[in-house]
Amino acid sequence: MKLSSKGRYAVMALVDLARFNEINPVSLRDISLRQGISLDYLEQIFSKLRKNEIVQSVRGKQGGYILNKKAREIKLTNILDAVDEKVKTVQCKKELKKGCNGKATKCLTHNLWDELETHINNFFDKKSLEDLVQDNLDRRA
Amino acid sequence: MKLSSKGRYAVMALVDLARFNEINPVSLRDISLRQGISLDYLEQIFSKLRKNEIVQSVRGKQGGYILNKKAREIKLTNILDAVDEKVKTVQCKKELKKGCNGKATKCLTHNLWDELETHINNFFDKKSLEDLVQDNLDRRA
DNA sequence: ATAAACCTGACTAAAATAGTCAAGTATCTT
DNA sequence: AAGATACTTGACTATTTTAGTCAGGTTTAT
Ligand code: FES
Ligand code: FES
Repeated sequence: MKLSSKGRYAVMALVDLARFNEINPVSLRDISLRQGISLDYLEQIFSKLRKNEIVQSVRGKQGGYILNKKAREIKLTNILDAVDEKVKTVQCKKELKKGCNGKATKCLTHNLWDELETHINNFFDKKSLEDLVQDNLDRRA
Repeated sequence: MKLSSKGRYAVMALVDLARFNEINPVSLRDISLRQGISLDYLEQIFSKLRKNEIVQSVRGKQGGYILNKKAREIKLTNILDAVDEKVKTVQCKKELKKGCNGKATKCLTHNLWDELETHINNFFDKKSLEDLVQDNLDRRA
């Protein structure tokens, strides 16, 4: 199981953005250069972040993106959810009434993966963008 | 991020096996039928489990596989590790002295994913095969 | 007017996943 | 000894996902 780049980039980009957010809109071009992420790929990612109301866009020259909420209120869960990179341990949803194998009953390990998903989401629910920015300042000092 | 079938199958198969382990070797054919997993795929998986000394094989008629340790001593970590399905949050290993972007310095989020990996591994380190079998008995009751 | 920046949708190469298939070898039962 | 059961190994493949690229827009500050 590997973590995807898309999710990682989304968080990286937002941490970068959050650091300059108070002053001016931040252009994707700048983020691209600072973080070494393809501009075109960033545009895909920010399109989703905007649709999920995590950032706001400012069009035209001197435009860019700004956070749509306070950094403290943006949790990792929200970010990963926005770019469709939430952790999915199982495909067999409750509403389907089917197990992972297509049978009517849940498989022997269903509960385990459900527990795991909860465990991971706890981690993501607690961490905010502000925490991450602060973390970086701390380590630099 | 999606959990792979291979890891899920490995755990399912071992829970199944652990339930009958005390009596006789369990054939992959039986596991395949009970759990609805392709026999050929199971063979790949058990080849790895055997090489990692999690199971022992008994060849010939009436053969099959048995656990190589007590169920209590087999942790989820061991199983997932054996089938190469450990969670990898980052590719940028310490020994490489390179960040995920190929640069010399770690990216803004490196620490975060490291923390996450630890958090997930804690979960896997605690759960044993015995726990899982017991869980299933409990729920059936 | 023009350049900076966002916006959109389609496209694609490469990798990973989830298997299948073929050809064995070992051992038990009869 | 013969046959059946079951493990063993390695190669092969279709599908899906990932990680982008590319081509064309539209908006707004200067
Ligand atoms: S039935 Fe839900 S994971 Fe198998
Ligand atoms: S440098 Fe390790 S995740 Fe980016």
